[in-house]
Amino acid sequence: MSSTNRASSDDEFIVVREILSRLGDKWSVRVIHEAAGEPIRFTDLKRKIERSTPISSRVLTRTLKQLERDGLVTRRVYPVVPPRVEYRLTELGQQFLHHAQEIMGWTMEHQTAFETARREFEAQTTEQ
Amino acid sequence: MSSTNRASSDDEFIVVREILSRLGDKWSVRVIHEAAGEPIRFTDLKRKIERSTPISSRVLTRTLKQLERDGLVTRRVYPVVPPRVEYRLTELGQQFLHHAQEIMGWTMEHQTAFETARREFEAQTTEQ
DNA sequence: CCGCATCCATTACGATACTG
DNA sequence: CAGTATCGTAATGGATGCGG
Repeated sequence: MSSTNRASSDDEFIVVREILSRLGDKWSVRVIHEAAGEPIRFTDLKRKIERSTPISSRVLTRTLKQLERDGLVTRRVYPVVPPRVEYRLTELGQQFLHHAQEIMGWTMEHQTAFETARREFEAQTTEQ
Repeated sequence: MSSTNRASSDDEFIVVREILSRLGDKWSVRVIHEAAGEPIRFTDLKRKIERSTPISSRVLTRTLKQLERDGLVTRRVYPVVPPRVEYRLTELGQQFLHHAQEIMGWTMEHQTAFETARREFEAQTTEQ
């Protein structure tokens, strides 16, 4: 099983889990979705997201930094006044988005199943 | 078919995100993986997981409760002494596992790309 | 055997105010 | 415009001990 001289089979999973975590956190997928296509500026990105939910610049910044760190988006600074910073998806980011959309599609297909499961669970744990 | 509670397109995404969160949390995928196939008892599950990493019963219990609530695993109690409780994947859980494995596969394929991206990011943010 | 109760550490999220 | 600094709250993960 855990055969080769690859440190430990656990170490490999650290990066994997950290990438998977992007699927589960509140903003990453949304940001990646909005950053697909044309490069987009920070404030435009913020405004786009805020068409449905408020996001503080602190949180958006942090999310973008993580995505940049993981190689899913690139950040390009133009040395002009006022500042101009553009974010865009990398190839890796686009593939990630693709996978994310697949699972989201599956989840949405089975949404009623999830909701039913939850109601049943509540019913069971509530009864005396 | 209560199409009336479709309030905003955001509401739909709450359940979606909660399911996606299972991909990102520390234990869900692992538990689901170990629960695939034969039904498995609580302590056996714990021991299996602990072949690689310690997990407290509190955390395992909480993870299982969530998965049960979302309809990904079922919990069956046998009224015997000592207690016997078996967990097993539902159809939904198996599909979930399938999707999870796909993304994990993709992530592992590009693992070196992620690691490289991180090193470059560090290098950039470190330089004066 | 299968948990739950308690307590603690760490991290995510968020509102607000302020700068190059 | 594109962030950082500061503060506070909530959720998650974990160690340990008890109980049917």
